[in-house]
Amino acid sequence: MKSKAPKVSIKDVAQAAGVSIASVSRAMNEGTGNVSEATRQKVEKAIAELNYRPNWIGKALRGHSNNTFAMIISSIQNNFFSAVAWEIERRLNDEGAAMLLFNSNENMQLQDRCLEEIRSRQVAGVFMLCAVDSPNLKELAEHTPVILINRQIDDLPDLPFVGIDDRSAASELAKAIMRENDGPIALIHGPQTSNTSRARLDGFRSEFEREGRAILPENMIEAELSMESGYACAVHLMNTAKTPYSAIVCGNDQIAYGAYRRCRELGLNVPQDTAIYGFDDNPLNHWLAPWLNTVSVPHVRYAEEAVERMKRLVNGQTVENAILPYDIILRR
Amino acid sequence: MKSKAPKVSIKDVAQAAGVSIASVSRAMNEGTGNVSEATRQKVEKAIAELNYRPNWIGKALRGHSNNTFAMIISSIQNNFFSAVAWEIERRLNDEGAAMLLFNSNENMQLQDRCLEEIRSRQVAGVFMLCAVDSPNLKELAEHTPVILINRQIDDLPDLPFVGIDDRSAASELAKAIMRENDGPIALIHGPQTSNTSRARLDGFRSEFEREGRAILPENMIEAELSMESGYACAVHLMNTAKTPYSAIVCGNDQIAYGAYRRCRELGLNVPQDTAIYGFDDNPLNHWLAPWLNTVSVPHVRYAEEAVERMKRLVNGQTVENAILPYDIILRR
DNA sequence: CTGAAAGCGCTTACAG
DNA sequence: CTGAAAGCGCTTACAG
Repeated sequence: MKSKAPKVSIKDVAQAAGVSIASVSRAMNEGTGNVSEATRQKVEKAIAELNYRPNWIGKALRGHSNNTFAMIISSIQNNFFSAVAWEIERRLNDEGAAMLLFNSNENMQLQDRCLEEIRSRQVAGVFMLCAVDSPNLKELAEHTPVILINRQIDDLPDLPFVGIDDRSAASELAKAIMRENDGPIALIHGPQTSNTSRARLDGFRSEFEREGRAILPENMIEAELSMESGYACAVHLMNTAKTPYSAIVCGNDQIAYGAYRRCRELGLNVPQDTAIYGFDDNPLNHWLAPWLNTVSVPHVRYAEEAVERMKRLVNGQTVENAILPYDIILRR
Repeated sequence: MKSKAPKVSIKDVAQAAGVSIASVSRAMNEGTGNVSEATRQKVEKAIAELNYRPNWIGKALRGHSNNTFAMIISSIQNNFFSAVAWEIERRLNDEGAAMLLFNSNENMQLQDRCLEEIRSRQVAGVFMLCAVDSPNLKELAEHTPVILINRQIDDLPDLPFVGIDDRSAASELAKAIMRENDGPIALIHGPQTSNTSRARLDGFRSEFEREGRAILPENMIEAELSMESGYACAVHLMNTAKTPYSAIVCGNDQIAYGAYRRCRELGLNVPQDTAIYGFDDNPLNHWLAPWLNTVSVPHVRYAEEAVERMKRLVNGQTVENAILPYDIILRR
């Protein structure tokens, strides 16, 4: 596809100003070299008259400053993820950089296709919000700064990571759940292919067991990280349950929304009849899900820490993982 | 910022394959010219061995196929907008194109800064989801395909537009509202600088008036298109109202979420005590806001139609506006 | 079918 | 301080 791009180039400016293109370049870029005041003024006048803007592609090819980053997000449905992406975009834009956006849909092939595209575009760095393991990821990471957010990859333990301690957050939440609920508890956890979901499940289970309230196998089920899957799992669990659950614990907020819908359909009052617990704290909860207890994952700090680390990586520095604080949110 | 990009270029491939770079290029790009089977195989072998991928920047500078698009979205808080952005991204990726993402925050200066960046990057086209009027927009549109989504710009009536007939949707919703509610009605409408908000307000008012149920000035207030603003406006309105409103009509769903929160705080049951009406139908409503009546704006079709039109514009064809069908969603 | 060369728009040593 | 030239990685007429 061709774009009808503006045709005025540095040559036109040079001609209009009566100087060489080298001087135009120097006049535009502060630190590059010295220009006389007279030249600068001529150039600025010509730029203004021609309404010239430097062509980023020319600049980028020349080798300097490809200030473009990429972000791959695993699910377009998850508003918590969107919130992180947006926060990163805002910070990148403040730095004069731009962000290419891709969606992997938790799919290895799709993620690899995105990574191919990213590689060919020579981006300065890649943010991966809940990455899956894929061949191209390992390869790209050898040449390009990559930061993992919210989920680590088992086979790539050295990639910089920004997240929370999911295991301890889950066990802390489990304590609160046991305090608040005497009756039977259901657990709809996330896919065990995900490092994060596994840590959460581990935290929940070990804490419940420690208190002698281990979740029975028939009250536990694995869901995908979506509302639809959460709903389907809730349908399944609550068909087989003898007594209504006192609490339903979910691997993330999306799953919790699905479970909520099922409770409503069954005429259960949330949270009076059945309490629901999630994970992430989607910013919308404050407005739309006042019934949801959850772990607040600091999405704004995710963005801050990830962008900060990316800057360091791009400058060739090393970075350490950021394990950030979380909050247990108990809404009543 | 420098990226540690892979260093293997078309030259290395040419050398490894024992052919010229021209032949490598021809072997890679189908329609470009003829290559013997022998050459093709040598090239493919070299590419595989070196794990080469063409540098997009080189390609782009050469003049062909800058398959990068930009999307400017007015508010990162609005999930309806996010949904449209994601749908567009998905379709663009399917075509092998990529999407740069920007957030204008309904701010003219910020939008202009994004447009500068977009212009210097020579993108193939720009999608604007709820644009504001700004100097650079007019200018960019002269050189680059621009598609407006969900909101037109008064001073740029010729820019291609994808949306619905907001005025008639609003008046249809108003009819339903009057059918369902006998008591007093409040109206929290969007900013009148927005063409879309104006059309909605116009549709509501004229229909209420036509039925002799004009909204009183003290029951009407202008909000920004956010939950926070909707909340603040609801606080204001419901402090002054003598009797509780039978219905609160909102300029979009975000405003409605804010109003909902205020109703809850006041102990009002939604929808039994007070019904709430919104506009857009955020995909999350199905799960989280079963109390919300609204106009379903076809966000998936927005994406389809916008991408389709963009393809035509990029090919130099002309396009007509897409005024799409909507649905009145009455949840009970 | 194939290669040498020009050129996309820029920046940066290199001379002067 | 300034300009001519090289070169970033590619594609595409142009010859052969």
